[in-house]
Amino acid sequence: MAADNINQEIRVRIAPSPSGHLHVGTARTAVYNWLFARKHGGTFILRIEDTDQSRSFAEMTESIMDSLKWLGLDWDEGPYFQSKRTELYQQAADRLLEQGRAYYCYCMREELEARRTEAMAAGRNPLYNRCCRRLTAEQRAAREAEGREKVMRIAIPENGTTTFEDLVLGPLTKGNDELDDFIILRADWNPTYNFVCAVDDVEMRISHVIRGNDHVTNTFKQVLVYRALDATPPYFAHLPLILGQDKKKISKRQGAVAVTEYRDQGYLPEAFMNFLALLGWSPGDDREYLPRTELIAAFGLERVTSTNPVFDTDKLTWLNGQYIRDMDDNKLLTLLQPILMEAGLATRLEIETRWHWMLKIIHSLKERLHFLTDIIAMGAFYFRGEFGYEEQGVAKYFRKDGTSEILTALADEFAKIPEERFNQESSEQALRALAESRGAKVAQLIHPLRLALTGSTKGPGMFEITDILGRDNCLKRIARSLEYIKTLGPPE
RNA sequence: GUCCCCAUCGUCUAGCCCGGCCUAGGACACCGCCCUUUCACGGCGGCGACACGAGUUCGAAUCUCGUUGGGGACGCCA
Repeated sequence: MAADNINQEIRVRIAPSPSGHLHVGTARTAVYNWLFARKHGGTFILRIEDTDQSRSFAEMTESIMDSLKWLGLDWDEGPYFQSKRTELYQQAADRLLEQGRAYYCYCMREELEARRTEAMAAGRNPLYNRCCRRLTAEQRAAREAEGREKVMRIAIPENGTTTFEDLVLGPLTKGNDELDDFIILRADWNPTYNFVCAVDDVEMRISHVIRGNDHVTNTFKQVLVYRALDATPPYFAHLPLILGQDKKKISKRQGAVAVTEYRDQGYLPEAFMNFLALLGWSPGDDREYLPRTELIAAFGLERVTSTNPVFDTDKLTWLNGQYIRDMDDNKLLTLLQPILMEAGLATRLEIETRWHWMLKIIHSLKERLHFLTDIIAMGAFYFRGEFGYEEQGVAKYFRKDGTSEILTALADEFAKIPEERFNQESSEQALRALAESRGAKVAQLIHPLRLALTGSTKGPGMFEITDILGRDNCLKRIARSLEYIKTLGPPE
């Protein structure tokens, strides 16, 4: 099978419906479409599927576009709004009606619903019985005279089969007796999804329809619309569905499902995109970390998997850490700035005027961050001296005999260093010299010092901390810890 | 219920189309060791899978059938 057909102009689209924020499943679909377009120099189109007025919200369109932009999925055409193209659909529907390829249906909703339920209960496929397709002109006139509500249905061939070639699943066929005359125009004369989707794909000259697996049954219906329209169907590629931890189609129940939520959790768009790309596709070699350009170069529909992947946050988090570590310090700080400001750790002015100092902080924490937001918990001590001391650390280091003496001696040594000469090297030298003179291991000084300076037993290298804090802050914090130690009972 | 799709470590996957190179490879997670002032990073190692049953074949993760399991679709939603 011709997988990536590049003998024609490549035009793909992402067609979200603005009923909610951008869903991770839709985002994944968008990533695949975008990669495919970029790989082949094609066109990536954004089309908003808002034919259902009651479920479409303008603010969701905004949110969806924000999320796409955040992911770096820039579109070349659109957004097109289906709600603004109703004329096109109605013209197409009228044409089908004239050609006898569509007809009016006067069946009532309740009636249809009842038949459907009954059929399913009886173990039959709940298809429309086509009663209105066989209406005589008189019967039709009678119903019109009654003023009955009507919809328009497509008249599909009653015999034969409908087939399409799927680039992921292979050729798929379905007997037309398993399909029915579905509604194309609602009672309010708004067109339905399967109809507009096909009409638009024809009109927009879409070459490849890349979308979720949950659309395979729709595809048969849409192929029928293409035929009715005398149009050639595009290539289809149905992606496996992303499953939640419970192995069900991922939904709100199992946690975050909107791209915005992941953004707010501190995930990087590059990492998120990389992760999404790997959900149902692999480059064929051992690479897992594939930045945008590598993704584009490696991408191909022929390597799309057919098994449904589970959305595994652990791997996403790992990837996020990789991207954070590889990021330029300045860029990282730029991204961290709003987070620091919002957490109240630093003001814009402080960050901008002490940029170099901030860079040191970022650098010291960089390889420890999994999320951008980790900076808050991990870096707070750099900005604030009024922290509590970690309980286990207190037990282990502060309640030990001689700790006060050690810290006092250390403070004395630090105090001897002029503030402007106090840095990583000089502070380390001072501590090491003190340790040696006391016949102690440096670790014996470092552990209590770390606790005194940061409140924690873990964190960046000791002398990165002393350097960043500066002499006076170190002295203040040591003094504060000594006060604290006094309040502790005698060591046991 | 009916129809469709899928089936390799806990998870993402390579291998499958063109059977032998597979004592099934990589990654995440987990565990251990190393590095080391802690944590993290990094390095090394460990744990861990071809759903089951038939068949075809000298030989099957790879081909066929069945079973089981999972997923999806059956709307005047998209």
